[in-house]
Formats: sequence, structure tokens, C-alpha cells
Amino acid sequence: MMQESATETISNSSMSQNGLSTLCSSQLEAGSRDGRSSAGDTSSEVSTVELLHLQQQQALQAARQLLLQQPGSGLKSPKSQDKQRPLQVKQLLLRSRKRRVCSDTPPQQISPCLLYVLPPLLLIHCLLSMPGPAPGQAALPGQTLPPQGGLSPAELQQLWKDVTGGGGHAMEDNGIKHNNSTGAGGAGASPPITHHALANGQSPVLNHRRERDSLHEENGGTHPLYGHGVCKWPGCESICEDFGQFLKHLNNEHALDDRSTAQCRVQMQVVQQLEIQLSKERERLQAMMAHLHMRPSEPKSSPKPLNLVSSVTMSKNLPSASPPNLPQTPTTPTAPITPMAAMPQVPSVLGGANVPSMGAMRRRHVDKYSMPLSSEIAPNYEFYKNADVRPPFTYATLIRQAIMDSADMQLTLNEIYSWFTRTFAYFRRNAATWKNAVRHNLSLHKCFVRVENVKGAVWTVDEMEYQKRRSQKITGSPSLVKNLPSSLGYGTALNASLQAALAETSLPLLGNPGLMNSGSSAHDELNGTLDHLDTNGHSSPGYSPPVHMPQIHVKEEPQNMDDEDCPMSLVTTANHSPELEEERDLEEGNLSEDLE
DNA sequence: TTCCTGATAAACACGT
DNA sequence: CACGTGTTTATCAGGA
Repeated sequence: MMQESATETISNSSMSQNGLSTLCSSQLEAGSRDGRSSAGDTSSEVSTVELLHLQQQQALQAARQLLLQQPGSGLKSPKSQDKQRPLQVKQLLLRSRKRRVCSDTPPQQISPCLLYVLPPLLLIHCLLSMPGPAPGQAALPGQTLPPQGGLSPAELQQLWKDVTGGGGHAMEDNGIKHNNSTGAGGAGASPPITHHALANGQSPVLNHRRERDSLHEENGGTHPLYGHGVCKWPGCESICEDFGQFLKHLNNEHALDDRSTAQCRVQMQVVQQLEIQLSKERERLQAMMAHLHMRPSEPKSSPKPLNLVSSVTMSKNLPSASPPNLPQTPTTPTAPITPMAAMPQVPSVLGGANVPSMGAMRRRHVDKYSMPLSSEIAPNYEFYKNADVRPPFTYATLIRQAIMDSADMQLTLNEIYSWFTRTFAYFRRNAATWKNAVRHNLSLHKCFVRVENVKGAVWTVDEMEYQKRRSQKITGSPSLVKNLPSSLGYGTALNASLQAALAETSLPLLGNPGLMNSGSSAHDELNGTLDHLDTNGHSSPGYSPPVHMPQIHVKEEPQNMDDEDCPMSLVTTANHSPELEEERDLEEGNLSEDLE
């Protein structure tokens, strides 16, 4: 369900505006005022509120009656395309995990009145738009009506959001009022994400409904909660051989009761958070893009390659090294940060059972987004530490992080193991598997250099190599990389790469609150995605250490070592232009080949 | 469809 | 011999 909702939200994001929004907006405002002056409302306001409240009550009652009359309409969530589900869901899930949904936005100043005022409208709207099980019957859109009548399911949430235009507020209100789970608070800026219902708009609603109905009939039974012969009600998964059976099951097992209501609430929260997250990320992306595009023309207010510097600076997860000028700003400046607490919820809500098995899938995403580690881990440290959830990072990234986290930027294999188990609950099992993977990665990637130490061998990170690798990955198109060198002024180059990175990484990391909050590990984060940029061009004042500057005896890849002789300090980093990287690459390649 | 990348599994070598 | 470490190869899956 959640996925579906999210999917729809996205797909319909383009269409939102509708008359209701205006109406609700005004109401919302009224409500807000009311809320602020809770006790001392003007009589007029009060009366309005009361009236609305009354209307709501009536609407709710009517809706409930309808619902009860039609058991089969237990949870009619908007139709959704199951097909798209997997992919989008994965992405959404991943993102939701990544950036904790910003719940920083306070539960809002929306007055409680609004909660009562809007729901009715939504309900009515929903009723109209819902493709009820039976054309003539009014099915409740999103879900069963909560006993209290105030709670609305994800669907309603969406509608609410859309209608109010401030999505988050309404959502939160609901959550607060009925749920307590204020997990996602970032409602603040909810973009034009709209819900299917909204998309329908007023008149379209009816049409839509008809379409749905007809479609429904044609398909002989389709339901958002039914697919592949299985009931998709969260946590259910009962097998229903046919649609009829499913309907029966739905009516029997997921009727309007406390349990279903509670489940709806949970789902609602999930959807809410995902939507909020999506909204924020979208806004952030726009802001970033706008910012980056302008940068070239902008006076060199901050000549430094934005994030680069900061990221570099932060490296070494020095707690004190809070990003001075995290230019990433564009990425996260205003973005509210979601409380960690919310994070764990997502996985659990989504179904912890799935989490562990998400390995392969997540893997992809992780890579894709190049999630920066530190920033990601830091904020969710406890989560990863205790939850048996596979971290969304590649082994290489994790290994690097482990090494970077060490005092002297070097760890023995065993220490790396320890870091893994210490940091991630997930790695406390299947040791054989992941340890093998760790060793495999250490050997496979050039970025990991084995250094002979007094007491044995330790592994260090060849940051340049790592960045190179990353840049290649992020940049995606070699062309971009090639172009970079041409323009040594990293200004543009960086912009280009940044944009590419952004495009590819889809800013998950950028938006990562970790950067903002946890100055400590943010470094990696940056390193993660933008890191390559950091090292690449740019000055990274403060960049500590080059990870790999073995003062020790390097057994492997001496050539690299030589190159790296100079720590990745400013000099190194400065020189470490893409161009150099390329050269280095070539050299390395040749050398390697030669050696081999 | 092809290519790339990452995860996983497994075999093997070497040192303790 | 057992175990840990390190290297290498093969296979699979997901994404571009």
C-alpha cells in the first residue's frame, strides 16, 4: 500500500491544483489562526470552526455508514500500478531510510480544528473519487474510517495534503491528533506532490471513478490491495485465488475495526513520510540545481568548490570539524532534519522481514546514490547498530569508512571486521559471507592498499584511487571526466561533475541531514558522493589525511604510493584534478599491467 | 541486448 | 592440521 501510494503520489505529482485546494487553504488558514489563539478565538472564527466541525462529524458519520453498509470497501486505496511499484518503492524506501524524513518540522501550528474541518471535505471528495467496489456504493477511499472519525488513511492523508497544499501540515495534524506518531515532520514544504485523488480534481474525480469502475470490471477485479493472488494488506499476504475471494477476505479480515484502523495509521505514516521526504528532496534538488547553475556566473563569493571543501574538511570525522561552510547548503540548508527516531520506524513499518533480504536490491540503490557513509551512518548509528538491516553501502565504501574512522587511517583486517560488526548489526551474522566479501574487496579494489606494519599488515585507503573510482562511477559518462581536465578552473569542472553527481546520485546524500548535524562523520558522506569532487579539485583546506600515506612499507602498488607521496593535502588535492586522475589512471594501468 | 559494477561463493596459496 | 589472510576466478543480478 505504501508503495502504491507513494507511487501514485509521484506519478500524479504533476497534477495537483484543484478547486479544493483553494477552499481548504482558506480553511486551513482559518484553522491556523484558530490554533494560535486557541483559547481566545474570535467568535466568528469559532463559529466557523464549529460549523466545519459539525460538517465533518456528519460527513464522517455518513462515510462510516456507507462503509459499514459495504463491507467490501474496507480499505479502498487508490488504484495503483503494481508494475511500477517495485522500482519506485525501492527507491522510496531507500531514500526514506537515507534521509530521515524530516520531522523537524514541528507538528505544526495548525489548529486542531483543522483536523476536524478538513477531514470531512476529504472524505467527501474521496467518496466521490473512489472507485468503489461497486459503482453505486460509496467506498471509502483510503481506508476504513477510524472509530474516532478523525483519522484518515494514507489516501486521506494524501488528499489532505493536496487539498491543503501544505500537505505536511495536514498530515501532521492528523498524525498528531490521532496518532502520536509524528514521525515525519517535515511537512513544511510539501511540494506539488499530489495524490491521485487530487489529480482527479473535482469533476475529473467522477470521471476518474467511472474509469476506475470500468477498468475494474474489465479486469475482472483489480485492487490496490490485491496482486499476484495475494492480499497486499500490510502484514497480511493471504493467498486469494481470485478477486472474489480476495474481496471476501478483505471484508472479513480487514474490516473496519481497531486493528485495521491502526494498520491504516501506520501505513499512513509511512506514506506520509515518504511523501514528505520526496517533496523535500525534490525541493532540495531544485535548489541545488538552481544554485549550481548560477554558480558560474556568480561572483566568486565562494570560489571554493563547494562541497568539496567542506567535505574534505570534514574528513576524518572529526567531531570538531564541523563543516564550516558546507556549501552543500543548497542541498540541506533549510531542509529539516528528520529525527533519527523516525528512521527505525520506516524499516520496521515496512516490514523488517524484508529488510534483510533487500541486500541485492539495496545494494544497487546504494551504489546508485553513492550514499555517503558517515552522514548516513552517523545519524542512524544506533539504528544500524541495533537493527539487522543491511547498510545501503557497498563493501568498498564501508571498508573505507572503517579505515577512515580509525585513528591512524589504517586497520588490520581483523579491525575492519570488528568495525563492521560493531557498527552494523547486520554484520553480526553470516560472518563467512561478508568477511569473504571484505577480503575480496580489499584485494580487488586498488583503493585499498595493504601496508606492512610492524605487527603485521594493515589496510589503508588510497583516497585518490577511491575518488577516482567513485568519480568514474558517479560521473558515469567518461566524457564528463574528460572534459573536466580541459578546464582546469575547477569552477566549471566541478560544477559539471557536481551536476553529474547530483544527477546520478540523486542527492540522497546531499540531502542527508547527517551533513548538517553530524559534522563528525559528514566527511565521508561528502566523500561518498561528492568526495571525489573534493579531492579532485579543490582545495581542501583542512583535509586531513590522506588516507593513505603510508609511512610504512608498502608492499603493493608502490607506484601508487609514490604518487601519493605527498599527502592529499592541499597540494595534492589541488593537483588532483580529473586530468591528473586520468593520467594517473593511465599510469597506474600501465604500471599495473607492467607489474602484472 | 550488451556492458559494467557489485555481491557472493569458492578455490587456492601462504604464513602462523 | 587448522585457521587467518590474501588473491583470484566465476557467477549472478541490477542498472544504464
